[in-house]
Amino acid sequence: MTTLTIGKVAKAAGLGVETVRFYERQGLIAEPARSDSGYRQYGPETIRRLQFIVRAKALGFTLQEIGDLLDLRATPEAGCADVQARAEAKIADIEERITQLDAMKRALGELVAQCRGEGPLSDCPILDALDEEAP
Amino acid sequence: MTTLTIGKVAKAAGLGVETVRFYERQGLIAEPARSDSGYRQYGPETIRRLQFIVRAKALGFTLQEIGDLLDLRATPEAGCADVQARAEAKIADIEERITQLDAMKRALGELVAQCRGEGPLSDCPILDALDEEAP
DNA sequence: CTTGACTCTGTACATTACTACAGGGTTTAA
DNA sequence: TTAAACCCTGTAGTAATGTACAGAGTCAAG
Repeated sequence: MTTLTIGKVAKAAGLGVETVRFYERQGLIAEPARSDSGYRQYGPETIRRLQFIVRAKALGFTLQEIGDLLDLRATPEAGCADVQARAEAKIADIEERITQLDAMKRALGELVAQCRGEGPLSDCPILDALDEEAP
Repeated sequence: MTTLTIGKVAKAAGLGVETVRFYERQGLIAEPARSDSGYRQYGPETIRRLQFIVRAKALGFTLQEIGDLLDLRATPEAGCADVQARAEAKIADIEERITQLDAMKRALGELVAQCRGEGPLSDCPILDALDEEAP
């Protein structure tokens, strides 16, 4: 059987060696077997697991949530609905953050629009707005 | 002259006492005068400064950026254009984050749409997608 | 056989923005 | 006068995600 060193699996997943060890400490990947000299020995499935983590992160899941997802996958009673619920919750989460950012953007946009972009700071409507009493 | 204790200015700005001390350590507010017993003595302008910080935070500025903004305000050569540039940069920054989140949301939405929401995990298109090779 | 690339553990640091004590002294209101 | 409510400094911890050593052992190529 082929075994891979940590450097190999890290590279295959596009991660650093330290990050793989970090994920191990976080319980996202199992503690692997060791060689006589103490080197971690991975099977190819670890690469897939790491890639799963990388992809889930790209979708906005936190490491905690990814851990839950991976645990779920190992639970026979779990069903597709459980995964779907988590994905939907994450969508709601993302939407909330977008709404927040959008409000910030609009507020800033209004301030910038009021600013002629010249003259001294004493006339700056942006600073003035930040200095104003709460509306 | 009226002097305010840290508790007063904190409450007036809607912050905790520890937070005000933290802002002092961060250089966002000046070290105030002290009473004989060592208590910090603030003038009312500190409340305005703290409120400025609170409002700028609400607009998405980091403490670092707020510090820059406050420094700018104390710079005679600085003009409105400098502030405007920072506001515009922040808008761009926010837009980038929104774009990112939007991509995540769309990707997740597509996965959820493919999922019937029932059946075992072995058939779950969401997990399958996370398990797939990179496209 | 030597050299360079790897790997090991353990700890500490980075970032952002606080928050929480511990162990004191002070002010205020009843 | 006394108890509650403040304030002080200094240190350390939180969350989330890593990143960076130091100091030592190991493996592979030439």
